[in-house]
Amino acid sequence: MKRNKPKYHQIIDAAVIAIAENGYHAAQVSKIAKRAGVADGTIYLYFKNKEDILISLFQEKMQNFVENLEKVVAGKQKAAEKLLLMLENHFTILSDDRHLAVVTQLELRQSNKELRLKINNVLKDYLKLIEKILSEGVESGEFKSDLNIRITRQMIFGTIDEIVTTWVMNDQKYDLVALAPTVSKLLMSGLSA
Amino acid sequence: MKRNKPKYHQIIDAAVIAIAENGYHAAQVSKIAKRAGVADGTIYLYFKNKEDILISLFQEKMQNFVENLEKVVAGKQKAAEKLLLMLENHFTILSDDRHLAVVTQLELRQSNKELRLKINNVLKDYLKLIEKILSEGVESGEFKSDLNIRITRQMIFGTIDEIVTTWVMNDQKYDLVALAPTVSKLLMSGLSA
Amino acid sequence: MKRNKPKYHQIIDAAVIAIAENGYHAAQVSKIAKRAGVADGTIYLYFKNKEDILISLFQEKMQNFVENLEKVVAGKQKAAEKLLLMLENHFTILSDDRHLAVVTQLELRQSNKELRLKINNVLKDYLKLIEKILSEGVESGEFKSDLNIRITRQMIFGTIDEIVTTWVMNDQKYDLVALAPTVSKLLMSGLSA
Amino acid sequence: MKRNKPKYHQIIDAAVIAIAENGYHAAQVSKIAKRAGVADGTIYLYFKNKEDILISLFQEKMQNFVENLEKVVAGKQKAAEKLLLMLENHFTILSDDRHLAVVTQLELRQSNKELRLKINNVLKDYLKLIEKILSEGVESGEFKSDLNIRITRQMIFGTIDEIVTTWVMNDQKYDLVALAPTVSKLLMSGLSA
DNA sequence: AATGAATGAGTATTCATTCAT
DNA sequence: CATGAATGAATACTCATTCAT
Repeated sequence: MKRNKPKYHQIIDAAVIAIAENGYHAAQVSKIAKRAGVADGTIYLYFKNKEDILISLFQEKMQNFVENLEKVVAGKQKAAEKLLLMLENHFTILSDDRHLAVVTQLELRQSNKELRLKINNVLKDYLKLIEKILSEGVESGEFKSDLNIRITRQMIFGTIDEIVTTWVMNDQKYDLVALAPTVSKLLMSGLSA
Repeated sequence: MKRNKPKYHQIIDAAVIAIAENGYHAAQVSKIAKRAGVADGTIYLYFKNKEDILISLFQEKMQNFVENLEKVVAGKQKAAEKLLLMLENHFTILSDDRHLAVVTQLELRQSNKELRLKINNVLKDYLKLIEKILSEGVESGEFKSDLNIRITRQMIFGTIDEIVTTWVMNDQKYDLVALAPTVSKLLMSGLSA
Repeated sequence: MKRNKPKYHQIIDAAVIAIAENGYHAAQVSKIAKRAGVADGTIYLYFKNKEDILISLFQEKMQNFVENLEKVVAGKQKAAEKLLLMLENHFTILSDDRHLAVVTQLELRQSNKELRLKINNVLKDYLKLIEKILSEGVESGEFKSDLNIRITRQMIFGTIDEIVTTWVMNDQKYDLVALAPTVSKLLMSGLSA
Repeated sequence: MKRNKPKYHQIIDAAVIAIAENGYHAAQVSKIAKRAGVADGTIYLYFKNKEDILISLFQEKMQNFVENLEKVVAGKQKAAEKLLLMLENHFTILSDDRHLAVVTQLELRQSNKELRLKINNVLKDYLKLIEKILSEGVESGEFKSDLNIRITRQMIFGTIDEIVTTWVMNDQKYDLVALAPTVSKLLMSGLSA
């Protein structure tokens, strides 16, 4: 299995940094190889092509993301609490890895439609987790009984994504994690007075 | 003034269709010119370069968007009503122009950081309009008095954007406009039972 | 006759300045037209094409050059004196028109082989004048009786050209005309002690 | 070191022929590559860009030129003899490589001012060699004691250049090398009877 | 005579991928 | 396993010239 060998991760980590520093289009395979300390050709022993590096990168990072999240929310009873933890967790991970934040929020979106569909596929586990929290909240009576799960999930994910992107575009210069309670309350009770 | 001449709009309309059909990167200048019924060189009498076509395209469409919206909400008293109208309006415009929807939600995002900053600049008027509706709602007592305007605006815009993108990614196969009341209620009163 | 109308000369003078200031390749027809105060299309009422402007320019200036020279040397008896006057005259004309010097010594040489052949054709009268002075000098016994006229003419013209070009390349920062006696003596009596 | 690899010279030799046959502007990189038997992209492993091919070409050939010349004149005592050998050598090299003659006398001059400055820089060693011969001749008493070295060098180089260019423009149809003694005598003792 | 909007041919360079060693 | 030299497809933009007004 390729992904257990050290060079696999060397290359993925090199890709994150190369993309964050140079931008999506300027991150040539040769630059990634150089930064990973391998020859250009070696990349192709571990990845099918350049796109495969990017998908693998996203998969690898997102897997940690979701696994981590599942553990965190597992111990909690209330759906509202789970939601807050999810927000905090999401914001924390990206706050802690500035390169990764730039890559996921800005650079990877420059990829073509096809690649973005594959990336969305990787996101599915995360989206399912959101929907699971929502369903549980409805069942427990915490959330509205007529909640449109799909639309609500889109609201939550869209809100998170826009907030993180704005933060990255503003050079990550304020405390993202500190926003979690505000966002959570807003999602829970809406604008209405 | 270039933008009052018919060819200016011919080229922009051709660009929308060419990009929607071929994708951002495959939409060569020569294809756009052919579809617009002009010579390649003529493009450069109206636009500085290829990037300028895209920015102008976005500007042109977004201007209509915001102007239209301002008229629509002008006659309304309640902030909640304005919010709903805004959603309906946004969804309707993109529902009515399938090509434009693909271009704004998917293709234009493949542009580089620099171009995206310019596009964001064009978006500012729209974001200001959202913030204006929110401020008025707070003042009139309709919305929570401690509403974080900036974060709330990010929630609203993020929600709209994610819902439209999901709809486009699903080949626009369901009725987007019909979702407006659901989304509006959700934003107004949140998840909480 | 086109060349008696004012716009003909306006365009030629505009071309000299445009080429001197922008360089041969950056001197677009539209720039020349603008500087001449006429429309692009008007150029083509007076000149067949761009190349024709350049040839006409060279012809026009060179004609003055040779006519002037013929008058100057006409009054002189000695071939040596004629040679010196020719040098002084050549250097003076180019010293007095810095733009023309740049155009003839540097910019016009960037033209293709074909155009350069036509320019050489225009030069023929000048070269004939040199040969005439040489022949007269041989006949009068001033110059060596076995002088190879053709080669000597090449030496004289090559020497003048190289000296002027070096002066232009050095930003015309020394007194070119002052060199004439030195050059004349050198051509007359050679290196040999 | 790139210039020790065979492809470096393959490409330079291909460039000389391609330029001589097609002219400077029509000598596309792809044509040079094809003639050199390499892919277009390979050119860029050995040269920074097209201009770099031309400068390297000139450098490479001129280096041989000067080195060769230095050896030839080293064994000689008299400055006059060195001058004659220099002429013969210069004429012989260009007579022996018709393509190179066309390229250096006609095609390379069509390059822009910037490139020509770089080419002039390469020429400096040759010009220094001429000046060295002149200085030695003055010191030994062979040449005039008040010789203006700089102007004399310009005369010699201008003469050589004009004679070679005329020969190339006349399709190299007479014996260039045979002219060397005539030119040498002319430079040595001038026109004067 | 004069205009100037429109035309459209032409080319250097990059970089993901391969494959002989 | 690893290398890295070699490959070659793909595209925006300029500007001399035309011609309807």
